[in-house]
Amino acid sequence: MSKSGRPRAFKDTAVVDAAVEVFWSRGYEACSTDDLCKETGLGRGSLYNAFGSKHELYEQALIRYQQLGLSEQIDILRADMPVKERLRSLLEWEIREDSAAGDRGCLLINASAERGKSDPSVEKIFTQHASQLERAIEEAMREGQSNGEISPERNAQELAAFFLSSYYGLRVLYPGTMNRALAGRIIDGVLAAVF
Amino acid sequence: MSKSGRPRAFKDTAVVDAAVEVFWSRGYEACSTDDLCKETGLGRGSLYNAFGSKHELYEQALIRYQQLGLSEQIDILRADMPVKERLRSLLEWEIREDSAAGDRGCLLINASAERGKSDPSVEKIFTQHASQLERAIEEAMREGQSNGEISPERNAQELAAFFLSSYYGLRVLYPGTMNRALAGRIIDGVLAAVF
DNA sequence: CTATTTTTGTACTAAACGTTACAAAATAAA
DNA sequence: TTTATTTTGTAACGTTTAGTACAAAAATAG
Repeated sequence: MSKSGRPRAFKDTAVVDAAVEVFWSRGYEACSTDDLCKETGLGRGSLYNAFGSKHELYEQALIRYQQLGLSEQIDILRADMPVKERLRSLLEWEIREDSAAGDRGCLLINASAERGKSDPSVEKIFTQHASQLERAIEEAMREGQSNGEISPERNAQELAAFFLSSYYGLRVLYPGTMNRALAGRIIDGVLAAVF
Repeated sequence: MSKSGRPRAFKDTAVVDAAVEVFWSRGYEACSTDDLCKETGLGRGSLYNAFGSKHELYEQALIRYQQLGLSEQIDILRADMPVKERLRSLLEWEIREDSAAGDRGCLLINASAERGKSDPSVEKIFTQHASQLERAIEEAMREGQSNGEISPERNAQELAAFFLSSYYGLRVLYPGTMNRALAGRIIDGVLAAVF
């Protein structure tokens, strides 16, 4: 069938992974197609042939970042441990991941802040990510209520929404201020507010 | 003394206000000096003569935004009403302000997300803003404890940090998703978690 | 082998970028 | 009125931008 022609000298996923790094470090506007070529190792010909445009590569990068990150976070929320430990793990995971990744914050939040209003695809991916995370948190809250960790009097939807918001706030405040003490206060404060 | 020469045909603060609008709508990198000239009404000569560079005007815009916004928020936190109403007011003020300003989120958060890592002046203003807000929130929490609204058993610093984080999360999630129902859940959830 | 198809690297394009140069205009001081 | 000083608008500056053109390279199909 369609298998003739010169074969590609790269794996698409590896290129998208490299693009994630570039967009994460510099944002969309501040990174040039030259930067993309250098960091991915592709020439302009290959890059445009395979991905069409800077913006299409950006979309693929956001989607890849979303998939990888979301599954990690959901795994933590479903882990086999007390719900309180899961929530603490998620908050601490954020600090650890962010530090390990160079304190660049969350690529999706950065993208939403930079381009949310002018780029519908950014808004779409960001919204999906937030709502999937919200649902996973709500599940955990309900589990906490049914196993006695969390008062069943409280509204699980509200608990999930407020935890989600605190989590996003942490993901902005920690990389923005690099203040570990503040991050610690936030984590302790959030957990004290749920349990 | 130094009063000779052709007088300026504009007020500096009005120009900075216009620059706030431009940077808020488009971000730093995506807005050109041409955009700035058009929206401020200045020619390139005047703009560079008065402000030096795009980046210096950006700094002034961030500082102006910070001053105006912070004083509004602190006024709400010190208003003559129950602390619970003040905190609710602050959260609802955010929704109202954001909608009125075109759902562009908070300029400082956007700036931190776009340029926090590459622009020290952004990080500095963002950090100052967050810590001043944190202190004002903590004051309100202590007042709530001393007037019986909030349990004195709870740690005021942690309460303030977690409220701050939720607030910042709301300021990212609401403009990013435009989901009013989610915003409502966050507001109710946060207040239920404090009181 | 030849023909076909796809990828690759390089050279290029046209537009946009931030900034500067500079002369004309407008004021105060002498 | 002249001189000094500052602002203003315009015309450039050199660089960088996202994207294209195209021929050489490398594979399959017949």
